[in-house]
Amino acid sequence: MQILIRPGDELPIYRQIMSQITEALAVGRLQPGEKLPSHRELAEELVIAPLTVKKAYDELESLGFLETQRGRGTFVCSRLPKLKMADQREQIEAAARKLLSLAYMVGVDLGGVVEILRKAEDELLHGSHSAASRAAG
Amino acid sequence: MQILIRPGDELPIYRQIMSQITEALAVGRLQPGEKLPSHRELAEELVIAPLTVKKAYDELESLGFLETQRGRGTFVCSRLPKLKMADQREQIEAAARKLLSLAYMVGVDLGGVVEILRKAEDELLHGSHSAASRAAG
Amino acid sequence: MQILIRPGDELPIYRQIMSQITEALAVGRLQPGEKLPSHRELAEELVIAPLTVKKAYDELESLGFLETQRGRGTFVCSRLPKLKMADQREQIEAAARKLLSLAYMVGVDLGGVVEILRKAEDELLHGSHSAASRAAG
Amino acid sequence: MQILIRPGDELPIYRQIMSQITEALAVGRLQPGEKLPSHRELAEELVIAPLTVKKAYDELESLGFLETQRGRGTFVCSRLPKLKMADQREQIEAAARKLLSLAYMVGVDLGGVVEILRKAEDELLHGSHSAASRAAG
DNA sequence: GTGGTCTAGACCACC
DNA sequence: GTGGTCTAGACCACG
Repeated sequence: MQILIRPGDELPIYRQIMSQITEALAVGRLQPGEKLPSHRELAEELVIAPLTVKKAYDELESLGFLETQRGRGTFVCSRLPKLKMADQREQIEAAARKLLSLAYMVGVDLGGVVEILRKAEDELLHGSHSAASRAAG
Repeated sequence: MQILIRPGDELPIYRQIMSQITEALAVGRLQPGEKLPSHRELAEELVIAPLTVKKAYDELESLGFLETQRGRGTFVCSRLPKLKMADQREQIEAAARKLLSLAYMVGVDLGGVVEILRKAEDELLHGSHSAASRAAG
Repeated sequence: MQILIRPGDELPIYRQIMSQITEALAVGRLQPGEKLPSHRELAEELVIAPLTVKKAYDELESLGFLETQRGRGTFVCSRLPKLKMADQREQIEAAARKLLSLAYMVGVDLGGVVEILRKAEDELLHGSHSAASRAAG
Repeated sequence: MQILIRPGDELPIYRQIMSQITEALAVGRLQPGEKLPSHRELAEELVIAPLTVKKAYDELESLGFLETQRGRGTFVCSRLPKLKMADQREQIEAAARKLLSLAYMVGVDLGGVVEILRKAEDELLHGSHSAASRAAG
């Protein structure tokens, strides 16, 4: 469960945990049915308050990504949820706009962006070359 | 100025304003030296408190995008700031990772993502076909 | 925190707070990593509006002197920022010119100025012999 | 009347004018009895509003540095005023503290500060090697 | 408890 | 007219 926390970050800690878990899910580094560390365990590992990890787990559970089995632990759901179509489109478009704006501001064109995406894909799929940057999502 | 506010959004109002202004800058819809509406004016137009717009302007000023001249108004900086190379890379890579993760989760592959980017580019450059979604960035 | 506010001063209150904090930093009275009082607490102590203290903290944060952690508080950055060399020189030279001009106007020569500096140094390092004058910087 | 205006500066324009005139007075570049350009003239030269120059002149007049003779123009007073002792001390001490804090923050000690003062003195007395930096005071 | 955001009002300084 | 500062309140999110 390689998770990296940046305490002072703009993104709240529990959100950092959530987005890193969903990234791992999207990419297949976490498999359906797989068991996660207990929130206390993970909290100790990350040196943060247990409640904070629990909040991340709870949110992910209410979104349908995780499920907890009393006394056994927390697991990745076997059937991952599909977001509502409207939300999907909107979120992806927003992310696309943001990426484009950033690129434009540095003078990178669409071709360059695609190049960057290729590298990011490679990184996401085959391990974490730059662990530090993983907390940024 | 064509800014669209979504009151209940997760992103705070002043952030929505900031990101829409920086998007406009990146894309050239706002030109260096151009005068922005006064924060009071824009606040009235958006039906929000003047201080909220002012906060957005202030942040953009401290980031080097805008500059204010007492008694005259707020303007786009003539020389836009260059981010430090490290920050640039990290920000763009984070945005790329986020876009990819979202796409993966919906079963869209890199080709599909590029398609989405093309549409987003078109939207950013020429008018606002889906004005509502522009506030999400 | 020993901060002294002069309500009617030409320098705005939040600026008075900022300059007294940066002075404390320069001189070592505030150490890297140290926790500052919450903006509400300090506001109550100084008998001013909480937002006013917050503005001072916010500015110092965007300048890289302080960092805040949601729910935990505001802290002195562990690594204080280095100004760009050009800015450094210019700021120091401007301060030197101002000091000299003031001295000249009163008929104090360089020797006298050095004498004044010695006293100021002593004051900054060890207690606040003239607390009232400390708000002027 | 070499005056340099920095439009976006934190210091209001009329204050920039005032401080550059008083600096010139302190250093002797402007002599008692000397005639200043009319506020309209100077305004045109500096490309700013005449009212702004007038305000600077008015303030300096009410402080006793300048005097206007109806129909003849504005002149440096023959007997320059002495500030009140309390104000003097306070202003000079504040300037000293500010200079010291800046120096400390860059790792310059009292010896280095004296060195800087020597250079500044030389510059002030013998013409303006760096005209740009003169607007900072 | 902490900081983060927003409101509605006020008064001032500047140009 | 512009921006700059300050107040007194409110509600939310975070740890």
